[in-house]
Amino acid sequence: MSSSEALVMDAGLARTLPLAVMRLRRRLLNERHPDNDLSLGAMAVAAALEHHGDMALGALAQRERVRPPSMTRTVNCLEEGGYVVRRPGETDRRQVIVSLTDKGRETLRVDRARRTEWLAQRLGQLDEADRAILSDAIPLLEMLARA
Amino acid sequence: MSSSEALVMDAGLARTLPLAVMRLRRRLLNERHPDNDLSLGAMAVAAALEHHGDMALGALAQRERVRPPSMTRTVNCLEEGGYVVRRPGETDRRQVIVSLTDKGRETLRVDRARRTEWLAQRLGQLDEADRAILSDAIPLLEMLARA
DNA sequence: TATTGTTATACTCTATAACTATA
DNA sequence: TATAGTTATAGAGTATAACAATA
Repeated sequence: MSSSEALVMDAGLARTLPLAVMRLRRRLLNERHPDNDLSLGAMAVAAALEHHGDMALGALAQRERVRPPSMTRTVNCLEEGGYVVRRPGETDRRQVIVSLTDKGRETLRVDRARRTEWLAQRLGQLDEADRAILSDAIPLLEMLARA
Repeated sequence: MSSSEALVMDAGLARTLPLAVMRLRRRLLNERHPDNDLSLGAMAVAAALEHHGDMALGALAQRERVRPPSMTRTVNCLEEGGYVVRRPGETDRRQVIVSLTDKGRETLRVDRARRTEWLAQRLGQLDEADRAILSDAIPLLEMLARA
């Protein structure tokens, strides 16, 4: 492929990817289960804590690509529900270290099952090749999100 | 792959895809160019009109996966800027048919170039195989959004 | 009556600016 | 001074409920 052909292809991708991402996000939000305790944003934070262990609030904000005041708000919600606890950083007491509680871990497990039920069913209807494409695409989407 | 293995894989996909979509959307929103006339939501509507021709407001709402009042609001913004015009449906005068104006078409062209600049550059740094994965993934994302 | 779209209203998420506590 | 996080406040986007016009 010539460099100018690559540019055209990138232009097509760059035009369609944001719209696809926006539409799919709205679809996923609509599929929210009414019994869920956690919003999708809160679930992302809980999942990050489950995966990476305790994290400073600023690190969570960077990872989720929101500003610190937005993450303060999300962590407030999680803390009020007893899903996380805050403690000051050991070496730097300005930091706020966020930890997932046992209740948070269990709620994450239950809510995640509810929330992904619809999507898992749809994915199950795809053939193996299409699932493989999506599996390969996710790290690329995450990489673009981090770029 | 056994059916239970497929279920596990789907569970992994179903867990990671929503978070990746959410993070990438936030990244894309942050990349907004200050000179853009159109929000990303408004651009999606203008792009749908460019691609499909005139559409009823309800059809636009369905396509973008928002409720009619939300689409009314987006179309109001587009109309106030002179980017679209409304007219009553010919066979059913309850409908509101939305048309892209010449100004809308030109603004879409310019804003799209601005907005996709960052993404196109990132995509250009991927190798051809990764771009192909993303190209293949987009129709799947759209399909999931429509499901 | 049923449907298409609008108006009124409220909620969620996010940001910027100003502030507090610590480094 | 500079940095990590919080508080105060505002804006964007979305939804539900009630309404108007048309079928």
